[in-house]
Amino acid sequence: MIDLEHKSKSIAHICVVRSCNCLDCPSRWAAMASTERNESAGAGGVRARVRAELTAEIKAAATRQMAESGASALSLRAITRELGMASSAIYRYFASRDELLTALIIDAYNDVGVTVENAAASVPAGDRPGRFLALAVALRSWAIEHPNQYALIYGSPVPGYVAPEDTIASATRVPVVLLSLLLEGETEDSADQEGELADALRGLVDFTEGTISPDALALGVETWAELFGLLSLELFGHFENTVTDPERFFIHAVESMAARVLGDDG
Amino acid sequence: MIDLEHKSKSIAHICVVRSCNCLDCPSRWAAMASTERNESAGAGGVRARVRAELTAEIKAAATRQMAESGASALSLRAITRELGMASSAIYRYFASRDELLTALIIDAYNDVGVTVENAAASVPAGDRPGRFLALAVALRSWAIEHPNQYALIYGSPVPGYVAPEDTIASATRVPVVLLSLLLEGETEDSADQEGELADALRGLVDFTEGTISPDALALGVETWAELFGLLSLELFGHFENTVTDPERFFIHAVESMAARVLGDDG
DNA sequence: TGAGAAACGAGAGCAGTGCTCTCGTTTGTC
DNA sequence: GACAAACGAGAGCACTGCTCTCGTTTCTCA
Repeated sequence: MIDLEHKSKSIAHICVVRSCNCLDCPSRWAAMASTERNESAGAGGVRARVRAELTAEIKAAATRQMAESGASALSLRAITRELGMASSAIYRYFASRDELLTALIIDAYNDVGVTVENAAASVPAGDRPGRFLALAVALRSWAIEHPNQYALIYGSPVPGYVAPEDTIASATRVPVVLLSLLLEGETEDSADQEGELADALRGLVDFTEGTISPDALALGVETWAELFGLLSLELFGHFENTVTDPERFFIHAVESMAARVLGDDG
Repeated sequence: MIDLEHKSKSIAHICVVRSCNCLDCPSRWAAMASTERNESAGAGGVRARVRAELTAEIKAAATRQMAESGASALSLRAITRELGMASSAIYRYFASRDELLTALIIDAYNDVGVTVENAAASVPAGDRPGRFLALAVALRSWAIEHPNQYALIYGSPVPGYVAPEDTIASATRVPVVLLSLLLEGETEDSADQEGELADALRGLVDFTEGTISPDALALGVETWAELFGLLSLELFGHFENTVTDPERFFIHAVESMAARVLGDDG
């Protein structure tokens, strides 16, 4: 597996692979390890280990249940039944249904994140359209294999639910891969940070520390939007009787996006 | 208000305005009047009238409640409380929660449908980029004013819920406006209906009776996807800390799409 | 006009949910 | 070994969608 190279100077903090060792990234990656979050109470004790195991079992049962019936049909009582414990016991591990859902959301973000990272890294760095295609196809495959998890993170948020800080680091993995790929070679020492477009994309402009032109960033966000628009329309049933072969059309659209954003050259 | 002209020959059955009187459209529009669906029992009787009124009141209360707490928090019992009736009485009007939801979905599709149709029709037919911009801005405004209704129809479908036939006619209104606008003047007497792309878009190719090239159709679907991708990313919170001014960026993206799909000319 | 049928509203009830509280037990720590 | 924290189990609360029954109202048709 070939790592995406780390352009610490040209694209600040946009590090695609976990092995990146620039200043800011380690903390970001560390924050993503949601699985290890519940193991903090008691270091190496027996109790801590069985707690971690049960926490994982609960999440596994929840994931299984969600894959069958969707996120909003997820029932804490059904999980406790499956695990043979009292219905009240689950609250020792997750304070509420929302907290379990948040853990599942983080896991889903990380799952699709590593999938996309690996797909991009499996194509030589020089072949940008190839990487883009691999990335997009991997994203779609993941979405189709995990429709309910896709809906959980990219569909309508459950009412009243506000994503906690914990999720944002994991949530950025896919767009970061996408942007870092699309913007390779598009960087400047000091891009124009003024203007309407730069204002509209202020968050992104600051994130990239002004090394990328607002126009290039805008193209990247547009691509991001079309990618998820295609997937959402397909997965949520809006291609019925219209786009008869979504896979073939998806590849066509991805190639068209690649030509538009990356240019026609390899 | 200026009607979009009806190109019965060039774009078969893609009629943008309700006043269209081609062969196939009247039945389509008729099927969209979900409001009148429950009035069929008893023509002009008193009972039928109060039934229609109560049905409308239930839907109004449901819409109000959904606007506050989202679709999955919608409670039949809360509606009956608000209306001062027994909890069981609501089942005389809607056989299940899903049936109420379906009615709300149809209404939402029609609501956004007329909004977009009117916006497109408010710009002279010759100004295609202007129409596209008006259409897109109206679509976004509607989405922002009705976020929960947007999520209801374009977000993740509720688990186990399958859209009944009733919804598809209403659901096609927005894409039909979009496609008919994008494809004006792009028609041919007999476009190539073969090839991979035509196969992938078989449903659309058949719908347009082969008068539009698969390439043009693909561009239209891509635009559709980017439009809804932009809105979904924004409304579902994925632009947080990234696209700081979503409205401004949306307009930029729409103009970029218009230039790409409609060409740079007016 | 009056009888029968259909539609209706209200209430009780069932099975399910998220969540809380209490109580006795187990485990870890000083 | 004492004490506290963590834990599992159970009962219980308020809520949900939905069903069934029963008495009343309304419509229809002879």
